[in-house]
Amino acid sequence: MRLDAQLCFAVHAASRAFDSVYRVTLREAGLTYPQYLVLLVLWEHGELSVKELGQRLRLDSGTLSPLLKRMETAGWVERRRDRADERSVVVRPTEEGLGLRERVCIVPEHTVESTGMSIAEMGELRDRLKELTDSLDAAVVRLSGTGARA
Amino acid sequence: MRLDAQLCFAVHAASRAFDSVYRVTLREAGLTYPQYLVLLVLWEHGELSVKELGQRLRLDSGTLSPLLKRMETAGWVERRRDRADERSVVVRPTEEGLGLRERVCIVPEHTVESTGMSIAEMGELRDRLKELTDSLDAAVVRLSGTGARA
DNA sequence: CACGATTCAGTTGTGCGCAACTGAACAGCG
DNA sequence: CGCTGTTCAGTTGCGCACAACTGAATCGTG
Repeated sequence: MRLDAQLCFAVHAASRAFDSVYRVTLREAGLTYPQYLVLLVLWEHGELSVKELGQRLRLDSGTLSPLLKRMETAGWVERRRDRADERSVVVRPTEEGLGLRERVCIVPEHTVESTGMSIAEMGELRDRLKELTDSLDAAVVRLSGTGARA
Repeated sequence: MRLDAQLCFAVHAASRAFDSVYRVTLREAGLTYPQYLVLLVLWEHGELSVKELGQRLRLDSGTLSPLLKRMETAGWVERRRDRADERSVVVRPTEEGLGLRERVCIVPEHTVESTGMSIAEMGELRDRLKELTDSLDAAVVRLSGTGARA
């Protein structure tokens, strides 16, 4: 198999392997990995609009709307229209959502152990993947941008 | 955000960025990326059981069964029970499935360009990700294996 | 041979992710 | 002010991915 396919496959496999680890460690809290990501961002920023969440997590409203709906049903976040701009919806963690922070505080160390990597290696790999992602994103714009020229 | 979350997020983002590139390049052929992976393996091996496909692609029957069903409907693969072992189902590409190989032959070079990486860098990154995946897989066995001890 | 355990593919249910679209709110410009 | 185009979140439809399960075929052991 060609190298590009191997690399892409390796990225996918690693992604799903990470999912499996988080599935196990987050199972007790009832969280999925994307929901955990949303909480990580909200714990850090307090409250964000759906758009800002999407920019940080690289997700669009088609993914976030139902995801946030489930999290609101579970009682972890609240949503309300921004009175300054009624198009926008502001998401913030509830007391229960803030409380989850304590329940899942052991998750990071489990994950670090699971990687079998040093902190330096993890940082380096993260940076390489960021560069790769940026290159791929730029390529998508080039490839589909030219084709979709109306 | 903690480093492990950053690394995991970077892997996920790269995975989805790759998806986007393949979505564009495979669009004309009507293939999705997982379907393309199945064909890559079948082009190389001629025919494989669902189990063997799953082992190579790291997918279970819950994912492969409907995926192969769609590919059979599209006329790219055939499925038949193995007469030597009626539990097993053998999958092989049809003439049309073999013909797709020519239609998507430009996909790899598009993808290589899109990564913005040298061949050596791609190989190195692939190897690092394989190690990471192996470590994570082992961790899942440890974490859930001990918990599920009946 | 018989019978319990295992190995298969397939089904069901849930959640993520994206394309394409809808409808409401807003911004800019004449 | 009114109209047009844009920016939002949300919905629909589809495909991938996995857990948990079903049912049929096979294997192993007595």
